[in-house]
Amino acid sequence: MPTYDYPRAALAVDCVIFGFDGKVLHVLLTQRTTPPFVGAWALPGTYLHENENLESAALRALESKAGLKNAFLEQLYTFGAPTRDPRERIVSVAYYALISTDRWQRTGKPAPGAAWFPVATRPDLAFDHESILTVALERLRAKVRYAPIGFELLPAKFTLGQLQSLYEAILGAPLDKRNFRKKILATGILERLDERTQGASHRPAQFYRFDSKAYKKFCQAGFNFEV
Amino acid sequence: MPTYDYPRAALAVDCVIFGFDGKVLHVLLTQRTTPPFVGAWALPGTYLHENENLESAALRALESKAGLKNAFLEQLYTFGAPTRDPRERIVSVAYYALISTDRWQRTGKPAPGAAWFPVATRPDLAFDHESILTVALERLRAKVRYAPIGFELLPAKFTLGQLQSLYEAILGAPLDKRNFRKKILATGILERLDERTQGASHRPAQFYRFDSKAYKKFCQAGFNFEV
DNA sequence: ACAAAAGTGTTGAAGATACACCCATGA
DNA sequence: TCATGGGTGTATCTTCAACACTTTTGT
Repeated sequence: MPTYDYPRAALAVDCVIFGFDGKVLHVLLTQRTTPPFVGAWALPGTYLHENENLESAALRALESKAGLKNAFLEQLYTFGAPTRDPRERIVSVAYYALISTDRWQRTGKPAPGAAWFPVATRPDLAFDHESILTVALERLRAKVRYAPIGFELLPAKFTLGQLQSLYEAILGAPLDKRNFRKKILATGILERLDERTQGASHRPAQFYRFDSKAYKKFCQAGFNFEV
Repeated sequence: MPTYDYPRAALAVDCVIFGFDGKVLHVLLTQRTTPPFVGAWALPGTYLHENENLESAALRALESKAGLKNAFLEQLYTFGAPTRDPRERIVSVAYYALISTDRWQRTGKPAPGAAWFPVATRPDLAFDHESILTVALERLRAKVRYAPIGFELLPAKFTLGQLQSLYEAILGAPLDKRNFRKKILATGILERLDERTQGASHRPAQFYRFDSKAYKKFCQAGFNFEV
């Protein structure tokens, strides 16, 4: 058993995992089965292993707690208030992840003890996880305005209507349809596919996909997203 | 001596401290006196104490290593690659700080073993501190565009010329004088003082100060800085 | 008188906003 | 035929970029 000259805080990662069902933004939570906060909902997290990168630990939490692989993942902020965990001092490096709708649907029931909640009607969270979620939401809202991370939440092919609904769900405000289309198409980062939606009782919608090559060019050319 | 079931990484904070001398952006570095990297320059940092907030630790590093108090301080990113320190695993929560010119000058010689370097001609840094500095610079450049953090690097009263030089130093690009003045004055966050520069062999410049009340109003009104 | 930075407006281009109707489909 | 979301263009306003000369001071 390892011994140190001074006390050391434990290190953990916690993940704010966002998903989109086409209408509202969801977050994945796990229900606690051990003290403290038994029965309460919390962000999925895990302790950092020896010789493991922070991001690897977050990916591991994503997979083991939520059954999800290969999500967009980005470090958010590190929470280290001495009493944030009543047991002992645990410093948590928070990450946020975006799960595309198709994977979201395939994992309809994610992992035992975990569940998706609409962000707007989530339950109270254990520890300081409310603060973490708040920071994650701010970051998501800020970032979606200048970087195309929204696409991470949609399936590979999607319609402009879905894309707009996603932006509206994240930003919490309605957007003008014509202006939205104009701007998003003007960037050139969308590729129009030869395929349309089927079976809906209204006019079929064109499918598009995100063109990451064009996006790179677009970034080099000076960037400008501002939806 | 504390003993744990599993090995624990040590936790430290490192600070990227920026200062501005009126012409170029500087960063404060300390020279290492103990292995590893003896003699190399590094970012000032310290281990996290028991029951100490992360931000408090960063403030403590600022004061003990650099002799500076009351700086603007913001968490940057957490660096946790398992081999980033050759001795043992140390996870570092990086902060960046902005020091105003007047304090910068008062501390002309900061603390023994520490020195200011122009960012552009800095020496190579120990550990992964190059990466940390790079991330800090990106953050500073990004943030100065939409938040008035630049004022933290200037004395309480300053001229528009100084402000513009600062922005040019951070962004690394010249700005149009008239447009810069127009935009910055249009925000209303500058208060014009009844005082002008003296003793320079050219026309005296008006002093201004940052009006944080007006800034709050400005933020609520919708924010828009984009220099 | 000259050097050096301060200060000051206008114009044209581009981008943002506001806004209303027809289309294709399934029920 | 009706309900539903998909799809389209223009006119106006605001914002951004480009640009050159006069002013004040110290030497």
